Amino acid sequence: MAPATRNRTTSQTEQIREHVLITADRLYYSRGINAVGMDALRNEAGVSLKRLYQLFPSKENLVEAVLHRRRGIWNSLVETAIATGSDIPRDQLLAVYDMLAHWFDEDDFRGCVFINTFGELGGTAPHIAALIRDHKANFQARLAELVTQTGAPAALAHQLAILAEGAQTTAAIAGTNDAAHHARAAATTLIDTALATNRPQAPTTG
Amino acid sequence: MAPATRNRTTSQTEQIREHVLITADRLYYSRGINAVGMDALRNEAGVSLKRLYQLFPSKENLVEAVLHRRRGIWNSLVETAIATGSDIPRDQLLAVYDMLAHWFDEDDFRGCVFINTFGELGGTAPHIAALIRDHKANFQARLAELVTQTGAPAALAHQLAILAEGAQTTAAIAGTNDAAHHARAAATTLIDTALATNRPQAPTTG
DNA sequence: CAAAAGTGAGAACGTTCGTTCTCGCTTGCG
DNA sequence: CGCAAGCGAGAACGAACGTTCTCACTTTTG
Repeated sequence: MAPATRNRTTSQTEQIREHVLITADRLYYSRGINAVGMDALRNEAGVSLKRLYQLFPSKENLVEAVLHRRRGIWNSLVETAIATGSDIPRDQLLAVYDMLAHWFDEDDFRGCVFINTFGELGGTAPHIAALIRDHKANFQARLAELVTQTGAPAALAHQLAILAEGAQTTAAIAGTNDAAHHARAAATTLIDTALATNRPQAPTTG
Repeated sequence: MAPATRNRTTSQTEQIREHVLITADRLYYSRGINAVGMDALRNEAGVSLKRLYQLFPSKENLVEAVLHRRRGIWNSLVETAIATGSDIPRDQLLAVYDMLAHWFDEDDFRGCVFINTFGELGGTAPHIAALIRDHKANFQARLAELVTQTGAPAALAHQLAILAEGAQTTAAIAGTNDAAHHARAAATTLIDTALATNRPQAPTTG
Protein backbone atom coordinates (compact mmCIF):
# COMPACT_ATOMS: atom_id res chain seq x y z
CA MET A 1 0.00 0.00 0.00
CA ALA A 2 3.02 2.28 -0.08
CA PRO A 3 1.63 5.34 -1.81
CA ALA A 4 4.92 6.12 -3.49
CA THR A 5 5.05 2.72 -5.16
CA ARG A 6 1.38 2.88 -6.06
CA ASN A 7 1.90 6.29 -7.58
CA ARG A 8 5.02 5.26 -9.44
CA THR A 9 3.26 2.28 -10.96
CA THR A 10 0.31 4.39 -12.01
CA SER A 11 2.54 7.02 -13.46
CA GLN A 12 4.50 4.44 -15.43
CA THR A 13 1.33 3.08 -16.97
CA GLU A 14 0.37 6.64 -17.78
CA GLN A 15 3.76 7.20 -19.40
CA ILE A 16 3.39 4.14 -21.60
CA ARG A 17 -0.13 5.16 -22.46
CA GLU A 18 1.07 8.60 -23.47
CA HIS A 19 3.92 7.09 -25.47
CA VAL A 20 1.46 4.86 -27.34
CA LEU A 21 -0.82 7.81 -28.00
CA ILE A 22 2.05 9.90 -29.34
CA THR A 23 3.21 7.08 -31.59
CA ALA A 24 -0.30 6.28 -32.83
CA ASP A 25 -0.90 9.95 -33.51
CA ARG A 26 2.25 10.23 -35.56
CA LEU A 27 1.52 7.12 -37.62
CA TYR A 28 -2.16 7.86 -38.16
CA TYR A 29 -1.42 11.44 -39.06
CA SER A 30 1.25 10.64 -41.59
CA ARG A 31 -0.31 7.58 -43.25
CA GLY A 32 -4.02 7.74 -42.48
CA ILE A 33 -5.77 5.61 -39.90
CA ASN A 34 -6.83 2.58 -41.91
CA ALA A 35 -3.35 2.25 -43.33
CA VAL A 36 -1.78 1.74 -39.89
CA GLY A 37 -2.40 -1.66 -38.35
CA MET A 38 -2.04 -2.57 -34.71
CA ASP A 39 1.07 -4.56 -35.61
CA ALA A 40 2.74 -1.52 -37.11
CA LEU A 41 1.88 0.46 -34.03
CA ARG A 42 3.19 -2.32 -31.79
CA ASN A 43 6.50 -2.33 -33.60
CA GLU A 44 6.85 1.43 -33.73
CA ALA A 45 5.92 1.99 -30.11
CA GLY A 46 7.86 -1.02 -28.82
CA VAL A 47 4.88 -2.23 -26.82
CA SER A 48 3.36 -5.67 -26.78
CA LEU A 49 -0.05 -6.28 -28.32
CA LYS A 50 -1.25 -7.45 -24.94
CA ARG A 51 -0.43 -4.14 -23.34
CA LEU A 52 -1.86 -2.27 -26.29
CA TYR A 53 -5.24 -3.92 -25.88
CA GLN A 54 -5.00 -3.56 -22.14
CA LEU A 55 -4.61 0.21 -22.53
CA PHE A 56 -7.17 0.56 -25.34
CA PRO A 57 -9.79 -2.16 -25.71
CA SER A 58 -10.16 -1.59 -29.45
CA LYS A 59 -8.69 0.37 -32.31
CA GLU A 60 -11.68 2.67 -32.42
CA ASN A 61 -11.17 3.40 -28.74
CA LEU A 62 -7.53 4.21 -29.47
CA VAL A 63 -8.47 6.52 -32.32
CA GLU A 64 -10.84 8.35 -30.03
CA ALA A 65 -8.10 8.70 -27.42
CA VAL A 66 -5.73 10.09 -30.04
CA LEU A 67 -8.33 12.63 -31.13
CA HIS A 68 -9.06 13.53 -27.52
CA ARG A 69 -5.38 14.18 -26.93
CA ARG A 70 -5.11 16.26 -30.09
CA ARG A 71 -8.05 18.31 -28.98
CA GLY A 72 -6.19 19.22 -25.82
CA ILE A 73 -3.09 20.17 -27.77
CA TRP A 74 -5.12 22.29 -30.16
CA ASN A 75 -6.89 24.07 -27.34
CA SER A 76 -3.56 24.77 -25.67
CA LEU A 77 -2.16 26.22 -28.86
CA VAL A 78 -5.21 28.44 -29.28
CA GLU A 79 -5.19 29.63 -25.68
CA THR A 80 -1.47 30.28 -25.77
CA ALA A 81 -1.86 32.31 -28.94
CA ILE A 82 -4.67 34.30 -27.35
CA ALA A 83 -2.91 34.81 -24.04
CA THR A 84 0.48 35.75 -25.46
CA GLY A 85 0.90 39.27 -26.75
CA SER A 86 -1.89 41.78 -27.01
CA ASP A 87 -4.96 41.75 -24.82
CA ILE A 88 -7.04 43.48 -27.47
CA PRO A 89 -9.62 40.96 -28.74
CA ARG A 90 -9.06 41.99 -32.34
CA ASP A 91 -5.36 41.15 -32.12
CA GLN A 92 -6.03 38.01 -30.12
CA LEU A 93 -8.17 36.76 -32.98
CA LEU A 94 -5.38 37.51 -35.44
CA ALA A 95 -2.88 35.72 -33.21
CA VAL A 96 -4.70 32.49 -33.98
CA TYR A 97 -3.62 32.79 -37.62
CA ASP A 98 -0.05 33.45 -36.57
CA MET A 99 -0.23 30.22 -34.61
CA LEU A 100 -1.44 28.46 -37.75
CA ALA A 101 1.48 29.85 -39.74
CA HIS A 102 3.95 28.34 -37.28
CA TRP A 103 2.13 25.02 -37.29
CA PHE A 104 2.05 24.81 -41.09
CA ASP A 105 5.81 25.22 -41.11
CA GLU A 106 6.37 21.95 -39.28
CA ASP A 107 8.03 19.32 -41.46
CA ASP A 108 5.41 16.66 -41.02
CA PHE A 109 2.43 18.98 -41.34
CA ARG A 110 -0.32 17.24 -43.27
CA GLY A 111 -3.44 19.20 -42.41
CA CYS A 112 -5.93 19.03 -39.58
CA VAL A 113 -6.22 15.63 -37.92
CA PHE A 114 -9.91 16.13 -37.36
CA ILE A 115 -10.66 17.05 -40.96
CA ASN A 116 -8.55 14.16 -42.23
CA THR A 117 -10.19 11.70 -39.87
CA PHE A 118 -13.65 12.96 -40.71
CA GLY A 119 -13.02 12.31 -44.37
CA GLU A 120 -11.74 8.82 -43.72
CA LEU A 121 -14.04 7.61 -40.94
CA GLY A 122 -16.82 10.17 -40.65
CA GLY A 123 -19.10 8.22 -42.93
CA THR A 124 -18.88 4.94 -41.05
CA ALA A 125 -18.04 5.81 -37.41
CA PRO A 126 -20.80 8.09 -36.06
CA HIS A 127 -19.20 8.35 -32.63
CA ILE A 128 -15.98 9.66 -34.10
CA ALA A 129 -17.88 11.99 -36.42
CA ALA A 130 -19.70 13.42 -33.41
CA LEU A 131 -16.42 13.90 -31.55
CA ILE A 132 -15.01 15.83 -34.49
CA ARG A 133 -18.15 17.92 -34.89
CA ASP A 134 -18.02 18.76 -31.21
CA HIS A 135 -14.40 19.81 -31.39
CA LYS A 136 -15.00 22.12 -34.34
CA ALA A 137 -18.06 23.63 -32.67
CA ASN A 138 -15.92 24.25 -29.61
CA PHE A 139 -13.35 26.16 -31.61
CA GLN A 140 -16.05 28.25 -33.26
CA ALA A 141 -17.53 29.02 -29.86
CA ARG A 142 -14.14 30.20 -28.61
CA LEU A 143 -13.80 32.52 -31.58
CA ALA A 144 -17.32 33.76 -30.95
CA GLU A 145 -16.34 34.77 -27.42
CA LEU A 146 -13.53 36.91 -28.74
CA VAL A 147 -15.70 38.35 -31.50
CA THR A 148 -18.28 39.33 -28.94
CA GLN A 149 -15.56 41.10 -26.97
CA THR A 150 -14.65 43.15 -30.03
CA GLY A 151 -18.24 44.29 -30.32
CA ALA A 152 -18.57 42.92 -33.85
CA PRO A 153 -21.66 40.92 -34.88
CA ALA A 154 -21.60 37.19 -34.12
CA ALA A 155 -21.59 36.20 -37.79
CA LEU A 156 -17.97 37.31 -37.96
CA ALA A 157 -16.97 34.31 -35.83
CA HIS A 158 -18.29 31.90 -38.45
CA GLN A 159 -16.39 33.71 -41.16
CA LEU A 160 -13.17 33.58 -39.16
CA ALA A 161 -13.63 29.89 -38.43
CA ILE A 162 -14.15 29.14 -42.12
CA LEU A 163 -10.91 30.98 -42.87
CA ALA A 164 -9.05 28.90 -40.32
CA GLU A 165 -10.44 25.62 -41.67
CA GLY A 166 -9.74 26.62 -45.24
CA ALA A 167 -6.21 27.66 -44.40
CA GLN A 168 -5.50 24.25 -42.87
CA THR A 169 -6.68 22.22 -45.85
CA THR A 170 -5.18 24.59 -48.37
CA ALA A 171 -1.82 24.56 -46.65
CA ALA A 172 -1.87 20.79 -46.37
CA ILE A 173 -2.68 20.15 -50.02
CA ALA A 174 -0.51 22.91 -51.46
CA GLY A 175 2.38 22.01 -49.18
CA THR A 176 3.13 25.63 -48.33
CA ASN A 177 2.23 27.87 -45.42
CA ASP A 178 1.11 30.80 -47.58
CA ALA A 179 -2.49 30.04 -46.72
CA ALA A 180 -1.94 31.13 -43.12
CA HIS A 181 -0.82 34.57 -44.22
CA HIS A 182 -3.63 34.91 -46.74
CA ALA A 183 -6.12 33.84 -44.09
CA ARG A 184 -4.67 36.33 -41.63
CA ALA A 185 -4.94 39.14 -44.13
CA ALA A 186 -8.53 38.17 -44.94
CA ALA A 187 -9.34 37.96 -41.23
CA THR A 188 -7.92 41.44 -40.70
CA THR A 189 -10.12 42.83 -43.43
CA LEU A 190 -13.21 41.05 -42.13
CA ILE A 191 -12.68 42.10 -38.51
CA ASP A 192 -11.90 45.71 -39.29
CA THR A 193 -14.80 45.99 -41.70
CA ALA A 194 -17.15 44.48 -39.16
CA LEU A 195 -15.92 46.88 -36.49
CA ALA A 196 -16.20 49.88 -38.81
CA THR A 197 -19.70 49.11 -40.01
CA ASN A 198 -20.83 48.22 -36.54
CA ARG A 199 -19.88 51.68 -35.29
CA PRO A 200 -22.03 53.96 -37.41
CA GLN A 201 -20.18 56.97 -38.87
CA ALA A 202 -22.61 59.35 -37.17
CA PRO A 203 -22.28 58.29 -33.54
CA THR A 204 -25.52 57.94 -31.66
CA THR A 205 -25.73 58.70 -27.99
CA GLY A 206 -25.58 55.70 -25.75
CA MET B 1 -16.17 -4.16 -89.40
CA ALA B 2 -19.59 -2.53 -89.55
CA PRO B 3 -18.87 0.87 -87.99
CA ALA B 4 -22.29 1.04 -86.39
CA THR B 5 -21.75 -2.21 -84.49
CA ARG B 6 -18.22 -1.22 -83.59
CA ASN B 7 -19.44 2.10 -82.30
CA ARG B 8 -22.27 0.57 -80.37
CA THR B 9 -19.93 -1.86 -78.68
CA THR B 10 -17.53 0.91 -77.75
CA SER B 11 -20.31 3.06 -76.45
CA GLN B 12 -21.64 0.20 -74.34
CA THR B 13 -18.23 -0.28 -72.76
CA GLU B 14 -18.14 3.42 -72.08
CA GLN B 15 -21.56 3.22 -70.50
CA ILE B 16 -20.49 0.42 -68.18
CA ARG B 17 -17.31 2.29 -67.37
CA GLU B 18 -19.30 5.37 -66.49
CA HIS B 19 -21.70 3.29 -64.41
CA VAL B 20 -18.81 1.78 -62.49
CA LEU B 21 -17.29 5.21 -61.94
CA ILE B 22 -20.57 6.60 -60.65
CA THR B 23 -21.04 3.67 -58.30
CA ALA B 24 -17.46 3.76 -57.06
CA ASP B 25 -17.73 7.50 -56.52
CA ARG B 26 -20.87 7.09 -54.46
CA LEU B 27 -19.43 4.31 -52.30
CA TYR B 28 -16.04 5.93 -51.82
CA TYR B 29 -17.62 9.27 -51.03
CA SER B 30 -20.03 7.93 -48.45
CA ARG B 31 -17.78 5.40 -46.68
CA GLY B 32 -14.21 6.41 -47.48
CA ILE B 33 -11.99 4.66 -50.01
CA ASN B 34 -10.25 2.06 -47.90
CA ALA B 35 -13.56 0.94 -46.46
CA VAL B 36 -14.94 -0.03 -49.87
CA GLY B 37 -13.52 -3.24 -51.30
CA MET B 38 -13.65 -4.35 -54.90
CA ASP B 39 -16.20 -7.00 -53.92
CA ALA B 40 -18.56 -4.38 -52.51
CA LEU B 41 -18.17 -2.36 -55.68
CA ARG B 42 -18.78 -5.44 -57.80
CA ASN B 43 -22.01 -6.18 -55.98
CA GLU B 44 -23.23 -2.61 -55.95
CA ALA B 45 -22.46 -1.97 -59.62
CA GLY B 46 -23.62 -5.40 -60.78
CA VAL B 47 -20.44 -5.93 -62.76
CA SER B 48 -18.12 -8.91 -62.71
CA LEU B 49 -14.69 -8.63 -61.17
CA LYS B 50 -13.23 -9.59 -64.52
CA ARG B 51 -14.83 -6.61 -66.21
CA LEU B 52 -13.88 -4.36 -63.31
CA TYR B 53 -10.20 -5.19 -63.69
CA GLN B 54 -10.50 -5.01 -67.44
CA LEU B 55 -11.79 -1.46 -67.16
CA PHE B 56 -9.40 -0.40 -64.38
CA PRO B 57 -6.20 -2.40 -63.94
CA SER B 58 -6.00 -1.63 -60.21
CA LYS B 59 -7.91 0.02 -57.43
CA GLU B 60 -5.54 2.96 -57.39
CA ASN B 61 -6.19 3.43 -61.09
CA LEU B 62 -9.93 3.36 -60.39
CA VAL B 63 -9.57 5.92 -57.62
CA GLU B 64 -7.69 8.19 -59.98
CA ALA B 65 -10.43 7.79 -62.59
CA VAL B 66 -13.07 8.66 -59.99
CA LEU B 67 -11.16 11.78 -59.01
CA HIS B 68 -10.65 12.70 -62.64
CA ARG B 69 -14.37 12.44 -63.26
CA ARG B 70 -15.15 14.50 -60.16
CA ARG B 71 -12.77 17.15 -61.35
CA GLY B 72 -14.77 17.46 -64.55
CA ILE B 73 -18.03 17.71 -62.61
CA TRP B 74 -16.57 20.34 -60.31
CA ASN B 75 -15.26 22.39 -63.22
CA SER B 76 -18.65 22.21 -64.89
CA LEU B 77 -20.38 23.40 -61.75
CA VAL B 78 -17.95 26.29 -61.41
CA GLU B 79 -18.22 27.31 -65.05
CA THR B 80 -22.01 27.05 -64.98
CA ALA B 81 -22.12 29.22 -61.88
CA ILE B 82 -19.87 31.77 -63.56
CA ALA B 83 -21.68 31.73 -66.89
CA THR B 84 -25.20 31.87 -65.48
CA GLY B 85 -26.46 35.25 -64.30
CA SER B 86 -24.34 38.35 -64.18
CA ASP B 87 -21.32 38.98 -66.37
CA ILE B 88 -19.74 41.25 -63.80
CA PRO B 89 -16.63 39.48 -62.45
CA ARG B 90 -17.44 40.47 -58.89
CA ASP B 91 -20.83 38.77 -59.06
CA GLN B 92 -19.44 35.81 -60.94
CA LEU B 93 -17.08 35.21 -58.05
CA LEU B 94 -19.97 35.37 -55.60
CA ALA B 95 -21.96 32.95 -57.76
CA VAL B 96 -19.43 30.28 -56.87
CA TYR B 97 -20.56 30.44 -53.24
CA ASP B 98 -24.19 30.20 -54.29
CA MET B 99 -23.25 27.04 -56.13
CA LEU B 100 -21.65 25.73 -52.94
CA ALA B 101 -24.82 26.46 -50.99
CA HIS B 102 -26.86 24.31 -53.37
CA TRP B 103 -24.30 21.54 -53.26
CA PHE B 104 -24.17 21.49 -49.46
CA ASP B 105 -27.93 20.99 -49.44
CA GLU B 106 -27.69 17.62 -51.13
CA ASP B 107 -28.69 14.76 -48.87
CA ASP B 108 -25.49 12.78 -49.22
CA PHE B 109 -23.15 15.76 -48.98
CA ARG B 110 -20.09 14.78 -47.02
CA GLY B 111 -17.50 17.38 -47.93
CA CYS B 112 -15.04 17.72 -50.78
CA VAL B 113 -13.95 14.43 -52.33
CA PHE B 114 -10.48 15.77 -52.93
CA ILE B 115 -9.99 16.97 -49.38
CA ASN B 116 -11.35 13.71 -47.98
CA THR B 117 -9.17 11.63 -50.26
CA PHE B 118 -6.10 13.71 -49.49
CA GLY B 119 -6.58 13.05 -45.79
CA GLU B 120 -6.97 9.33 -46.31
CA LEU B 121 -4.45 8.61 -49.07
CA GLY B 122 -2.36 11.76 -49.44
CA GLY B 123 0.33 10.48 -47.11
CA THR B 124 0.90 7.17 -48.88
CA ALA B 125 -0.10 7.70 -52.53
CA PRO B 126 2.03 10.51 -53.98
CA HIS B 127 0.43 10.27 -57.40
CA ILE B 128 -3.03 10.83 -55.97
CA ALA B 129 -1.75 13.61 -53.74
CA ALA B 130 -0.31 15.33 -56.81
CA LEU B 131 -3.59 14.95 -58.68
CA ILE B 132 -5.44 16.60 -55.80
CA ARG B 133 -2.88 19.38 -55.48
CA ASP B 134 -3.19 20.04 -59.19
CA HIS B 135 -6.96 20.19 -59.04
CA LYS B 136 -6.94 22.69 -56.19
CA ALA B 137 -4.32 24.81 -57.92
CA ASN B 138 -6.54 24.81 -60.99
CA PHE B 139 -9.49 26.11 -59.05
CA GLN B 140 -7.39 28.84 -57.49
CA ALA B 141 -6.12 29.82 -60.92
CA ARG B 142 -9.69 30.12 -62.20
CA LEU B 143 -10.58 32.37 -59.30
CA ALA B 144 -7.45 34.40 -60.01
CA GLU B 145 -8.64 35.03 -63.56
CA LEU B 146 -11.89 36.49 -62.31
CA VAL B 147 -10.13 38.46 -59.61
CA THR B 148 -7.84 39.96 -62.22
CA GLN B 149 -10.89 40.97 -64.24
CA THR B 150 -12.28 42.84 -61.25
CA GLY B 151 -9.07 44.79 -61.00
CA ALA B 152 -8.44 43.67 -57.45
CA PRO B 153 -4.99 42.53 -56.36
CA ALA B 154 -4.15 38.88 -56.99
CA ALA B 155 -3.92 38.05 -53.29
CA LEU B 156 -7.70 38.26 -53.14
CA ALA B 157 -7.96 35.03 -55.15
CA HIS B 158 -6.10 33.13 -52.45
CA GLN B 159 -8.40 34.50 -49.80
CA LEU B 160 -11.48 33.54 -51.77
CA ALA B 161 -10.15 30.05 -52.38
CA ILE B 162 -9.50 29.59 -48.67
CA LEU B 163 -13.08 30.63 -47.96
CA ALA B 164 -14.37 28.06 -50.43
CA GLU B 165 -12.26 25.26 -48.96
CA GLY B 166 -13.18 26.19 -45.42
CA ALA B 167 -16.85 26.32 -46.30
CA GLN B 168 -16.72 22.80 -47.68
CA THR B 169 -15.09 21.22 -44.65
CA THR B 170 -17.13 23.27 -42.20
CA ALA B 171 -20.39 22.37 -43.91
CA ALA B 172 -19.43 18.70 -44.04
CA ILE B 173 -18.51 18.43 -40.39
CA ALA B 174 -21.28 20.63 -39.04
CA GLY B 175 -23.86 18.97 -41.26
CA THR B 176 -25.46 22.28 -42.25
CA ASN B 177 -25.09 24.57 -45.23
CA ASP B 178 -24.72 27.74 -43.19
CA ALA B 179 -21.05 27.84 -44.05
CA ALA B 180 -21.82 28.63 -47.68
CA HIS B 181 -23.73 31.75 -46.71
CA HIS B 182 -21.11 32.84 -44.22
CA ALA B 183 -18.40 32.30 -46.83
CA ARG B 184 -20.41 34.27 -49.37
CA ALA B 185 -20.82 37.17 -46.98
CA ALA B 186 -17.12 37.12 -46.16
CA ALA B 187 -16.26 36.96 -49.86
CA THR B 188 -18.46 39.98 -50.51
CA THR B 189 -16.66 41.96 -47.85
CA LEU B 190 -13.23 40.92 -49.10
CA ILE B 191 -13.98 41.66 -52.74
CA ASP B 192 -15.60 45.02 -52.10
CA THR B 193 -12.87 46.07 -49.70
CA ALA B 194 -10.22 45.06 -52.22
CA LEU B 195 -11.97 47.00 -54.96
CA ALA B 196 -12.44 50.06 -52.75
CA THR B 197 -8.85 50.20 -51.53
CA ASN B 198 -7.51 49.43 -54.99
CA ARG B 199 -9.25 52.49 -56.44
CA PRO B 200 -7.66 55.36 -54.51
CA GLN B 201 -10.13 58.00 -53.35
CA ALA B 202 -8.31 60.62 -55.41
CA PRO B 203 -8.49 59.07 -58.87
CA THR B 204 -5.30 59.15 -60.88
CA THR B 205 -5.40 59.45 -64.62
CA GLY B 206 -4.97 56.22 -66.50
C1' DC C 1 -22.06 -25.48 -88.03
C1' DA C 2 -17.63 -25.59 -85.73
C1' DA C 3 -13.86 -23.24 -83.67
C1' DA C 4 -12.23 -19.25 -81.11
C1' DA C 5 -12.72 -15.59 -78.14
C1' DG C 6 -14.96 -13.37 -74.47
C1' DT C 7 -18.17 -13.33 -70.59
C1' DG C 8 -20.20 -13.70 -65.69
C1' DA C 9 -20.24 -15.95 -61.34
C1' DG C 10 -17.56 -16.85 -57.96
C1' DA C 11 -13.77 -19.82 -55.99
C1' DA C 12 -9.10 -19.23 -54.76
C1' DC C 13 -4.62 -16.86 -53.82
C1' DG C 14 -1.59 -14.66 -50.71
C1' DT C 15 -1.62 -10.85 -47.63
C1' DT C 16 -3.08 -8.04 -44.01
C1' DC C 17 -6.44 -6.68 -40.82
C1' DG C 18 -8.20 -6.45 -35.67
C1' DT C 19 -8.19 -9.33 -31.99
C1' DT C 20 -7.19 -13.32 -28.97
C1' DC C 21 -4.38 -17.02 -27.27
C1' DT C 22 -0.17 -19.65 -26.00
C1' DC C 23 3.85 -20.05 -23.63
C1' DG C 24 8.15 -19.37 -21.34
C1' DC C 25 9.89 -15.93 -18.28
C1' DT C 26 10.05 -12.55 -14.76
C1' DT C 27 8.43 -10.61 -10.52
C1' DG C 28 6.31 -9.65 -6.08
C1' DC C 29 4.90 -11.74 -1.83
C1' DG C 30 3.82 -15.48 1.81
C1' DC D 1 11.90 -21.13 -1.45
C1' DG D 2 7.42 -21.71 -3.89
C1' DC D 3 3.69 -20.05 -6.12
C1' DA D 4 0.30 -17.04 -8.25
C1' DA D 5 0.09 -13.16 -11.31
C1' DG D 6 1.60 -10.50 -14.98
C1' DC D 7 4.52 -9.80 -18.74
C1' DG D 8 6.61 -9.75 -23.78
C1' DA D 9 7.10 -12.09 -28.03
C1' DG D 10 4.71 -13.73 -31.34
C1' DA D 11 1.70 -17.55 -33.16
C1' DA D 12 -2.99 -18.08 -34.40
C1' DC D 13 -7.70 -16.80 -35.55
C1' DG D 14 -11.47 -15.63 -38.74
C1' DA D 15 -12.52 -12.03 -41.75
C1' DA D 16 -11.63 -9.00 -45.45
C1' DC D 17 -8.50 -7.09 -48.59
C1' DG D 18 -6.74 -6.63 -53.85
C1' DT D 19 -6.03 -9.56 -57.41
C1' DT D 20 -6.03 -13.76 -60.33
C1' DC D 21 -7.90 -18.00 -61.94
C1' DT D 22 -11.39 -21.60 -63.17
C1' DC D 23 -15.05 -23.03 -65.77
C1' DA D 24 -19.40 -23.37 -67.92
C1' DC D 25 -21.71 -20.65 -71.08
C1' DT D 26 -22.49 -17.02 -74.95
C1' DT D 27 -21.23 -14.69 -78.63
C1' DT D 28 -18.64 -13.84 -82.62
C1' DT D 29 -16.72 -15.23 -86.84
C1' DG D 30 -15.01 -17.86 -90.95
